[in-house]
Amino acid sequence: MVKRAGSGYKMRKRSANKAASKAAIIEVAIDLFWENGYNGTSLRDIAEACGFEAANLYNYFRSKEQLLYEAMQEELERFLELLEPVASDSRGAPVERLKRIIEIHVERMLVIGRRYKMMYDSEIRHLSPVHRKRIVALRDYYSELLFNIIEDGKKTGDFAADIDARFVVLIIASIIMRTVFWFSPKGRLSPAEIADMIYKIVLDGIRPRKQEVKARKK
Amino acid sequence: MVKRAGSGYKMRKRSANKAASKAAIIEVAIDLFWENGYNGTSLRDIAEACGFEAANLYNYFRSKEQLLYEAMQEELERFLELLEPVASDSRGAPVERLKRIIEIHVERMLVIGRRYKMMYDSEIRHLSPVHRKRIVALRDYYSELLFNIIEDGKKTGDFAADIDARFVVLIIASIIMRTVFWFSPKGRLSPAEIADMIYKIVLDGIRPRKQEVKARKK
Amino acid sequence: MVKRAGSGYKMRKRSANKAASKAAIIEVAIDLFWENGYNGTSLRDIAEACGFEAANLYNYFRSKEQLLYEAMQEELERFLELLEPVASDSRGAPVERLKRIIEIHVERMLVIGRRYKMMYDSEIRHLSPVHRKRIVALRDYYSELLFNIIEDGKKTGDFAADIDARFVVLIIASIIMRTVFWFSPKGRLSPAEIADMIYKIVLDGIRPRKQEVKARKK
Amino acid sequence: MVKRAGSGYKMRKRSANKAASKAAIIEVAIDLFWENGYNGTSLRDIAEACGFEAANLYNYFRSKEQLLYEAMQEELERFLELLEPVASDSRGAPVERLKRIIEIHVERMLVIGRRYKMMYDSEIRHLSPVHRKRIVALRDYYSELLFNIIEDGKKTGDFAADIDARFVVLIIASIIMRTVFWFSPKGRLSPAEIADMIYKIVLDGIRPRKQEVKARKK
DNA sequence: CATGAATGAGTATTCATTCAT
DNA sequence: GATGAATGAATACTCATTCAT
Repeated sequence: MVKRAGSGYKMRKRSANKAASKAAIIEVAIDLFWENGYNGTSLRDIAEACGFEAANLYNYFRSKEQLLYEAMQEELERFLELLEPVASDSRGAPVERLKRIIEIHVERMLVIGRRYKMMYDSEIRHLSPVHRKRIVALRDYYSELLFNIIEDGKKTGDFAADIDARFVVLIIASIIMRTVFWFSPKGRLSPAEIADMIYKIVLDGIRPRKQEVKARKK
Repeated sequence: MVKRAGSGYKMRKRSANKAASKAAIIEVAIDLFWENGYNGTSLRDIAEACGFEAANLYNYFRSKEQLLYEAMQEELERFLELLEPVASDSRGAPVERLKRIIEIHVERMLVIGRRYKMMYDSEIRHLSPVHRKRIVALRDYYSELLFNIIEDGKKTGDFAADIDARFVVLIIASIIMRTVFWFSPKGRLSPAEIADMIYKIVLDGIRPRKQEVKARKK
Repeated sequence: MVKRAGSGYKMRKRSANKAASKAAIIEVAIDLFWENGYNGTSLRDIAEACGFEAANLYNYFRSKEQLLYEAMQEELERFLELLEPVASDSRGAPVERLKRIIEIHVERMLVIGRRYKMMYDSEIRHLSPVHRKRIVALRDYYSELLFNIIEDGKKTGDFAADIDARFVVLIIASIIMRTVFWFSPKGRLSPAEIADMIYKIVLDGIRPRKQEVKARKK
Repeated sequence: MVKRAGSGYKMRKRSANKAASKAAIIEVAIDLFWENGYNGTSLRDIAEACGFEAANLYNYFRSKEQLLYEAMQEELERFLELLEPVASDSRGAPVERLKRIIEIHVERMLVIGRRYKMMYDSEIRHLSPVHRKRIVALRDYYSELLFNIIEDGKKTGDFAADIDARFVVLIIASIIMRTVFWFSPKGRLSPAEIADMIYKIVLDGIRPRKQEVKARKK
């Protein structure tokens, strides 16, 4: 009884430690994967950056692939949790919701960072089929959120009725996802400014408007 | 000497053959680099796909890096040759020139294909500093072409005067470069249709226009 | 001190527990060594089969080698204790004593099992020199027991005077030791039947006897 | 034409060299597998014994398992080729054929050597399922040869009608296969003598015969 | 032009073992 | 007793590259 209670506590504490360690390792791994790619990053690289030997990684992850998977998994989930309340608030104006989604996504992409790039690109192929399916499912969920906003806007007349919502989703995601390649924190544009510019171009394009005033009155 | 005299002719012929062989190898390599990445593609993979042994590759390329470099170099140059006449035709209407550029780029990206992706993304890091500089220079030249069109359009009033030309270039390139990830030749959209949709969104955005008719009269 | 006084009793009890645990671990280890060999069995395999972590094994055994040694040692001793009274009963008829020895050995080999195989074969090389010597000594003692029976039989005229006792010992042991490779508990032959068949062939061979009747009158 | 002819010759020569090299490596590997077991023998060990680096082994064998397989395969086939003519000569006297089989087997086992042990024992488990099946098939073929001899002898009256042929096959194989564990080339018994002693015991057992003379007149 | 043999550095992964808790 | 973290050495295997032929 006492013993059980005690070990229960210890279990929890140890688990917490372990979880923290895992998170720290994932953080390091993401940075290296980003910089050198999955194949270009050896477990020794990761271990060295963590301050221990490669063999020790196996006390936390069953394989390199598992490490990649957990890195993607955790980050994507956190990201979707952030987006969801905004995206699915069906009473909000679609234009505003789109704006918010772009803001959040760009912010996440640029400030918190490079983690995302991995998940959309080539590194996905290094996942096992099972893991790949799960990550792709999460990714698709993001598309679904955006898609709904566009469709809502078409109904309310905020967006042109003849646009292809699937296509617009791709366009928006494409633009945002590539910001991570050219964005520099020291550059002239802040994430918020970048988000705003993307939003405006997606909304109105680059052609001069007849009634500029109206377009800005939000 | 007989041998020398003879080999003079043969050399030229052989060189031609060699160049053809090199081109064929590069073709194979690009496909594999695209599918598995630079690190994920071994010289044996490439050689096997070519029908000979890995050692033989060294009769054509000094190193794996050289092969990557030549693959990028050649392709980028061919691509720029295609764009240049359109882009630098300063008498053409900017709107039309932009349309053409997008068409050519999308077409190249999707039909001729996957080769491009490599050059913009992560594989560039595997080039030696010297080679990297040259490839980046070519890449920048593309941006310059697009940039000029946008600036021209701002002067002629075709594009809004307050847009950030640099930014718009990034947006357009981002959209086009990612088509390669989601495009399927069997899908519902042809490259030409995709190019047209990109062009329209970049031009007018997704907001409904007041005078839809006017916008389409081209 | 209280602790000391108390621990006196507890120690004894704990030791008993410990001994029991050790025996249980050895049991598990033997099975795994048999199935996968010494090199093919990791301490983690053993620990997992025991339901705890590998590190815990070191609370019972100084090393993997020690575990192997104790497994062999204990089993061989138990086995020899069984054989000895029969083998060294110098008043019994050699033919009967041989029969009994074969019965016991086959039974032990097949029912209690696979443990023995290890000791005669290749796994011995993984013992330290000191331990190896001790195990080989026990093994040799078995040969000695059998040898004496054969020699006794030659004196009494039960066995042919010109047979090579050393050689016959090897033959008998060889036959019995290999039963473990092909015996199946679900097969058509029981251990007792197998022992009987071995005994008869060793005694009379496969050639038809002139007086079959006489040979069976036991 | 000339070129083809030439390369044909070279091919053959190179193949011959390669085959010779492979055979040499297999020879080395067998010795090491015998001494240290499959798991106990590293590819570095083998390579070192061959005088080159471990990586080079992969120019000859796809994997360690392939090396083990080829070692077993080749040797078993050679062995069976030797046995077959004797075993399947259905006009020869079963007693004589049995004698010859034992002689050949023991000789092969002891003079040419230790190679065999591997194939009958535990190392088989390291083969891939496909390879394992093939080796077991060859092994079973050996049993079949022996089995037929025994059955022939039962028909001709050379062997007791009531013996279990399958069992006798096991006994004979068991005895021979274990010789390799205790045989020493410097020992008092030659392979031929060992074969003869095994033959006699299997034929007549260790009990004194009534008519010793008759049994020896061969 | 092509290849087989060879290699040294590197890869992910496993393992027996230690130690503080 | 038991465990998690850590490690150094080893493992099978891969790879880009060289070189003699």
